[in-house]
Amino acid sequence: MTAPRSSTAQKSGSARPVPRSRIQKRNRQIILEAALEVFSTHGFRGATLDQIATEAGLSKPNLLYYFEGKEDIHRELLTQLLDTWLAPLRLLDPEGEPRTEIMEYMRRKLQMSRDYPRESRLFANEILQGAPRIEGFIRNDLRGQVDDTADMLQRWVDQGRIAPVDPYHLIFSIWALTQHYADFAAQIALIRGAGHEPHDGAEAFLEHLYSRLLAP
Amino acid sequence: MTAPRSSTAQKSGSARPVPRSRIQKRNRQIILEAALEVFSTHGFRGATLDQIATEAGLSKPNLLYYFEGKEDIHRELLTQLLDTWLAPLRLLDPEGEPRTEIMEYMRRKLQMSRDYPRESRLFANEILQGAPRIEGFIRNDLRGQVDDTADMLQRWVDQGRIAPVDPYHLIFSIWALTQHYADFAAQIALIRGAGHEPHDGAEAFLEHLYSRLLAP
DNA sequence: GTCTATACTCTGATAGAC
DNA sequence: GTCTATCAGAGTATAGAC
Repeated sequence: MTAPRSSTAQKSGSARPVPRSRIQKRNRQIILEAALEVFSTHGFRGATLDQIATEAGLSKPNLLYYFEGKEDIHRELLTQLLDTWLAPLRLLDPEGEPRTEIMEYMRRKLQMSRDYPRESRLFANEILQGAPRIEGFIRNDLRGQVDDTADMLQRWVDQGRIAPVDPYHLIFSIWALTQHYADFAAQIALIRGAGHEPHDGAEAFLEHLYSRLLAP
Repeated sequence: MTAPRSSTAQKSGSARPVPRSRIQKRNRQIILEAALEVFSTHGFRGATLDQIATEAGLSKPNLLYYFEGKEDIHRELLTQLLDTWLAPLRLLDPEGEPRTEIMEYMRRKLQMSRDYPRESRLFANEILQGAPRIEGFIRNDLRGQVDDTADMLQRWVDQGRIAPVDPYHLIFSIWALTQHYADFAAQIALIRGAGHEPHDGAEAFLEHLYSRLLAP
């Protein structure tokens, strides 16, 4: 209730006008859901508005009534994603028990890759292309968080509370191992066959791996 | 010198006619090199013939003098790549010392991701998109190799020569960890800054990780 | 708010001169 | 073998009726 809703000045300034009605919010959400499906599998250029419109059950011009263009839809998806992306890193508690904290971070990342595989692939697509649209985020937001986390991990190493490991590579390894099950799910499914989900057994394996690695 | 070069029957049969002259081979190679650069960063749809032509220093129609079309260039790149992709797996020796064999497989994969990062990203792009063009290869060639390797690893586990681990996840973990340094190089570079190469320290870390994991 | 029709740009591919 | 010119189709975006 901080901003007056009846104001006619919604277009002033450089910020995007906020959607107002309930139906607008709902349709934007439907479009974003469809766009996530399409962008995450085909990449930005590979995706077409036709595909997104069909997936959303709307007409192409109707999409462009809710968003300024293809780029706008994509940017909105990425923005939402990056918020979520930093969250697990922030949950690491410097006061907690080191191995428990790292293990829970790993589990949260694995769960994200299981519950939100499309978001993971959307992110992977961006990085593969050289991170043109999220370079700023990585350099300014992610990097700082990673540096802080690495410092914390190094302190734990120095205190002898976990085995000596390079903290950056430890973080990268968690990203690589957890995201792999989402990003390369197609390959895993083809190799393991129809009987398995890509993530089957992953948690047990990763727990085993990291408890072996981190035991002082 | 096994095939007569003067034959006029080069177009017979369903196989692609083999390029003959030295300059043809050379130009095809130049085009493939340029195409690898472009396809690996932008994906199949994101890449344009214009980009590839510029990168190769040739005109667009000249590209299409050497290849039948965009798909043809891409297919040729993938075919070459997949050959290389299976090689390290085949080098695993069932008669060798288990931990040495696995460690060397990991090192070979890491070296491939360092020496051929574009090939790794080309492959990653295909898998991210659901492996539409290499489904057959994965199902028919890669899967069999992986099953055989997993059997071998399981025997080593049963004999107590390596610690008990799920052999499929062990293989996946090596893929994930080694390819990550090529596929996510842009992210790693932005986080670690200009002073580091993405692969710096990776080998030491992975050796440490796998010797801890596999010690019986 | 939603649709049909359409404008305009980009891109893969071809024709044909040299 | 290589180039300029150009076509045909796909794809983003807009106009305007309803």
